[in-house]
Amino acid sequence: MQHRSVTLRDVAEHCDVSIATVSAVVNRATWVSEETRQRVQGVVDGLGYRPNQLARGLKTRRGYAVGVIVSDLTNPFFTEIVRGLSHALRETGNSLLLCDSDHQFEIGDLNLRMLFEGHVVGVVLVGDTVREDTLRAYTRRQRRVPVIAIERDYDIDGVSCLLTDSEQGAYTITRHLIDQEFKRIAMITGPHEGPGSTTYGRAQRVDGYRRALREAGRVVDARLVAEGNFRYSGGREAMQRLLSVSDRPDAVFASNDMMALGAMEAAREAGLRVPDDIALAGWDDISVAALMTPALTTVAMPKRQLGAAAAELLIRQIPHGANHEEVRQKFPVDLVVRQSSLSSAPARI
Amino acid sequence: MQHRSVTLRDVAEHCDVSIATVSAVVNRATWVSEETRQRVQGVVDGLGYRPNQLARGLKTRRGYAVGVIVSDLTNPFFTEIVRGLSHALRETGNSLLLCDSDHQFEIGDLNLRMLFEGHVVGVVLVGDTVREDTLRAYTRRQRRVPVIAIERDYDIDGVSCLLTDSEQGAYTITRHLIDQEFKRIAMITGPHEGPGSTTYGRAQRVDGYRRALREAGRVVDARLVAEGNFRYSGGREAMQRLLSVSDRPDAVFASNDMMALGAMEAAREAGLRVPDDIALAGWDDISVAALMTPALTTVAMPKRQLGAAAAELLIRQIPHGANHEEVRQKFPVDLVVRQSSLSSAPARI
DNA sequence: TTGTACGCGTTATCAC
DNA sequence: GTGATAACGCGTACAA
Repeated sequence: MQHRSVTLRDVAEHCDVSIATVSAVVNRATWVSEETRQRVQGVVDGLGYRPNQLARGLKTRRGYAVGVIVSDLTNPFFTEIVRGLSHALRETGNSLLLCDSDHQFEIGDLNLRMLFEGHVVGVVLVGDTVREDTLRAYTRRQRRVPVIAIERDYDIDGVSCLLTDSEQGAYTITRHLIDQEFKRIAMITGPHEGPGSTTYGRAQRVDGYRRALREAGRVVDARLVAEGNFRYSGGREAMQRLLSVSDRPDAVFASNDMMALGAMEAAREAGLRVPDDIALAGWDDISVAALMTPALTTVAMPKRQLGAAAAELLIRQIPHGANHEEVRQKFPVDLVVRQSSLSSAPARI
Repeated sequence: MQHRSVTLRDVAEHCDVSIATVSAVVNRATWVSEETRQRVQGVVDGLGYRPNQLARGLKTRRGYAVGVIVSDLTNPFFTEIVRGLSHALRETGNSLLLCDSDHQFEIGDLNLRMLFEGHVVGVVLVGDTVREDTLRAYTRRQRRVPVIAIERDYDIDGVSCLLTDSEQGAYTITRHLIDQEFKRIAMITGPHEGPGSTTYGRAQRVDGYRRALREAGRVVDARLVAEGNFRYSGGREAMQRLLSVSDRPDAVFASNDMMALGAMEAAREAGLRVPDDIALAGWDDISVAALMTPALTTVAMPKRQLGAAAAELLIRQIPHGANHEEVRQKFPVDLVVRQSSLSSAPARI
């Protein structure tokens, strides 16, 4: 026997009012008399009435879930943001539709389509697997769905971007390596094309690295800049290339922690000790960075802040059903110095 | 100007048939003539018609998303299962509604309510934050929604359980420590009450540990069994307690990797080297386990298999719109020996 | 302040 | 084979 759920009509009959009144009570309309409001609310609670989100959505032309697309759920950086988002949205009663695009544009585009077709009430993009053109097409047709991108700088009307000051962070961490008196400081960058290449921080981090070196009067050696893919495998391979350079680097700054971990593995495979033979630094401050041996020096991304800001922005915009409030905010990052970058003969500072 | 999306009616007008026919074509009904089918399909593609999931759901009384509740998204064990699920469901066009219950019963119950109210088409439970009573109440009312639990043994009609052979795994890993000639082998268990306590493996792992010790003719010392909470913090604290025991253990088996990491940190804080002063083993084989120094000996959970099995089971049941197929399957686990458990004076085996 | 009636886009049950 | 048409449960003009 299939349990038919309680509907507006059921409640209306039970307290002898019209469904319009019940609807008004449920949706907190102002025009209901306090007396009937109480009576209706009582029956609502008593019967355990819950509005049918599908029917509601059909009428209002909008769903009840917030869509999120991340490029790699196994990267803790994304997980922590999703977790923050998830908890913030629980408070508002919104669900979270999660998509993992697996670093592929095709999947990212597909995900976006699924989300919009599922009539989400808002979208958060973390990572870089949704192409600008695709996003623009959807936002043009669906102006009522606020879109928030994290660490990606879309130039689209109504799309908010939460960024971090990657240039400054990269400058600071490179500067730190210089202060530790490392002589040949290499960098592992994000990918130059394809997914990840348009991450806001990608180019910025290279810029900061270059600025720090120039400022210290050093030459930027192109052979010391290796391309990665923001993943463990890419970090490992990039490190292998760096180590094969004659006059190999004595310090490496990787554009994210996952690549730094891969680089650390490559260093070990080559029989090098970190940091004694080669220093290492990453970016993101994912939780395991502190647990490694040696613990990883890194740039802490304000993950919780980013997640919270995205949630807040979303929650503020959802009621208006419009992406009026276009925000472009830049968050500061913090250098976290740990073992992996400490020179055995520390500089006098 | 708000873009009104293409509806069945639009398509119907364009090719001069009724909406019923279009609906039939879209839903692959058999009774449409090949000729009209092609004509309609052409217009569908041409106009870019996409069925409105909300309207469809309203009619069919079921949604299009699969709900997932995990107890902690920052634990890679859960992440990897979610990721597998996410990819499997993409193939079928189902979305993934994700909830993080943050190790709290109240939130887990809330999550479950949200999912059922959102008219999910199936539910996957990973971890142990949904109480048996709560789940039973919902499944009784909603028989059409298949529910699959991973590593939790619910005794509820229509709820499938995917388990692992934890007793055997715990026996094997304890046996391994015995073979390494460790003398005082301790264990960090899951919580005895509250969230996590009813994880299928919790008691099983203790049983396996005990059996191995008994079989080796050893006495199970109650002071060497410490309670944790399946999290980093709990592992660290449990280890601190174990180290304060007079005649401290020389090997510790933690019920999951997160606790093993916490225990490793505690050992370090106490100035002990792993594995020289104290050996360590975990459970799950989360990705970082291999990256630690020393790399962590652990029991590999078949995460991908579990995720894939859940997805497959779900996909098989969804079309029938019923949880007829109640499955209770037990997966084997594998011992993965790494540095953290190798005695400096290895046993002759 | 409350009730009536229509429409949201779809599926399903009939007649034809 | 195909086409009307009645639900599905809700929000909301508009009437009362």
